Amino acid sequence: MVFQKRLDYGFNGYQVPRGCRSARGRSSLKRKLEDTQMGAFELLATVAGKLLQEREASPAHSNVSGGIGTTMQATVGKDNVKLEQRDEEKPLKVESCDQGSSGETSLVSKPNQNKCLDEFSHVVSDPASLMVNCDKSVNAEDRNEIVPETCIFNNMLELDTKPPALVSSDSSIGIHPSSGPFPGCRGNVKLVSRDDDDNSSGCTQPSTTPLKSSRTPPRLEDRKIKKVLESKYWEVAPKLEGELSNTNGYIKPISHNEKVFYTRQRSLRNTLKRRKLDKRAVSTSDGGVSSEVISNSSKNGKNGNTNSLFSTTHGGNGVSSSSAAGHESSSQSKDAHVKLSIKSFRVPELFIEIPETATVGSLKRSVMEAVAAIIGEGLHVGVLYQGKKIRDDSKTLLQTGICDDDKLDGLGFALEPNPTNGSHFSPKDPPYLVQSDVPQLLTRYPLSPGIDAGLSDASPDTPLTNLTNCVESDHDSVLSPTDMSIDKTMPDSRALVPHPSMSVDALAVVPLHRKSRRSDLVQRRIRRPFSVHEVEALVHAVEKLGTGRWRDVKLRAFDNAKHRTYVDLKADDKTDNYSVLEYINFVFWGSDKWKTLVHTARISPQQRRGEPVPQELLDRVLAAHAYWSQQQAKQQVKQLTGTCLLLKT
DNA sequence: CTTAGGG
DNA sequence: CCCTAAG
Repeated sequence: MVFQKRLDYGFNGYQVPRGCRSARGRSSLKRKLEDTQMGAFELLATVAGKLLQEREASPAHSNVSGGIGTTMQATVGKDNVKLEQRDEEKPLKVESCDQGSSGETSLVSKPNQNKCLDEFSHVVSDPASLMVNCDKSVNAEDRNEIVPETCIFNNMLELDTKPPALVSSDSSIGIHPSSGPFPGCRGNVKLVSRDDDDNSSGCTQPSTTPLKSSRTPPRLEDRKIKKVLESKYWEVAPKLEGELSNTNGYIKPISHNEKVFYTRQRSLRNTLKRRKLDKRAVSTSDGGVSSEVISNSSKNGKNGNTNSLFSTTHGGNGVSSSSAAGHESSSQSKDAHVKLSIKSFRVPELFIEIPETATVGSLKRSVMEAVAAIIGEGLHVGVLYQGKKIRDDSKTLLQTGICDDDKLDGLGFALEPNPTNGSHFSPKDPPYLVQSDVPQLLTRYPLSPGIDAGLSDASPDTPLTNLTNCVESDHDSVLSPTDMSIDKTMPDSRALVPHPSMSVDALAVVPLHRKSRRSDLVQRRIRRPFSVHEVEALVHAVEKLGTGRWRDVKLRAFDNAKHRTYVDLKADDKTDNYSVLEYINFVFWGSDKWKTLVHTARISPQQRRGEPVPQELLDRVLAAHAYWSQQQAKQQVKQLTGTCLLLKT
């Protein structure tokens, strides 16, 4: 049997909140999304945080986030924000081969197994939270149907805040040979595999969903989104007996009270921009460990598989959907079984780092091992109900109220690190260490506290920690002095670098930051601080030509200096709003000289760094800047009045 | 290719 | 210094 598993994002229909609709916000968002260094997940997570806050502020909105159990839908489309990926995504498929004892996986879409991993780095390093999702591509269609204006943020937020509870599965979803079923799992859930293309009934249909979304044709933008999202998927089609299959599953409602547990995973595929990254890493984004549950009220059998799981969620009102169908079932008592659809589980963060020289084959193996390791480590399922974690395993569903259909939406599951194994998620104790035949040792940077928190505490008690940490962690920095000089972005990188002092042939699979960096191959220009002489020339040229004709300025002042491009000289108005990073950056690199100069001229001498620029020059800078700014303003006024006149006549 | 901005 | 969207 072949499971099509997919690692999915942990988002659900989500529409960009107001605050994110500005042009600036969009372009920035876009940029970030396109930049593999920041995945949609993080971005949205950020937005999500705001959303949540808003929600809290005005309870009236609380129901907007209904539907638990949707697949993410990043609706950032519309307007200028086209989150399309530029390169045709090549479905990076990783499938496990049952032939051979190694359980090696193979990248299907890539013909050359020995290809340099560079090509995939952006894929694996993508931050998208590897949320295992059991949806099928077919459903993708449904997923696009987002009810406009509805902010649905199920997965992350909802889960974290609310939850659900209960999971069961007696089947062995075990991953690698050594791993067994999740501890604590019980119940009448059956684990089954099913065909890939089976579009499924399984995942489809929770009960009556008031959502009309499923009927509405997907909008264009949404498709784009879909594409984007899907582009990040990485298809995994494990054939091995137990590999990743349990990461995520669905419980499909069947006619009798039996649930089928599907597993499907989707993962990162080629992402947005093709980019060379220097490190490759496999990561599940946010260390989060949450899940969603969709209640199914198919007790009366007739609607057993009629509704789409996705549609419920989409509408974002899983709440209503469940309640609608819920009543009748709740009336039946006793032997009634509670039917749940676990839409997805988020797997804990997983990072893999392997040398560039490693083969694709070893990459696959590593990923496999990492997954196996993490699961084998002993994850357990946490049950959340109505926002509370249910710790007492002995309680019956009845007692906890979980059997109440119209409340099933308050049920949630979360994969959590095994309590007895907490240390595995500590920064000091690498969670997953995988041996590999790749002869290079990589050291890892400490896990950021944020990530840590996400891993070790994904409980509902800390709703946003995952998100915020996830985002914030991007700014954490642990840098290597070596890389620092090469790449300024290194600071927030958690990439592993080969550690010379260590030998061994171990391949560390550790939590590291998801972002990968630009390839070393694409080296940045070397830093060439402007000399006082150059500054003088620049100032002189600007005085003459003004700020705006940088090409001319360049020609005049640095005609024979080919390392000075006009871009390096341009001015900037917001010079006094530099962030620390920017400032340091500018000072360090001495670029965009005019921008820097203006800034420098405005700050106190003590704050200046680098080769001191004569005050006289700085004064000229300010003067010239002021003068030309004024000129520009005049120009604009002129133009404006001009157009006004034109309009009048 | 330039310009203009944002990072 | 880098990256890009617009012109």
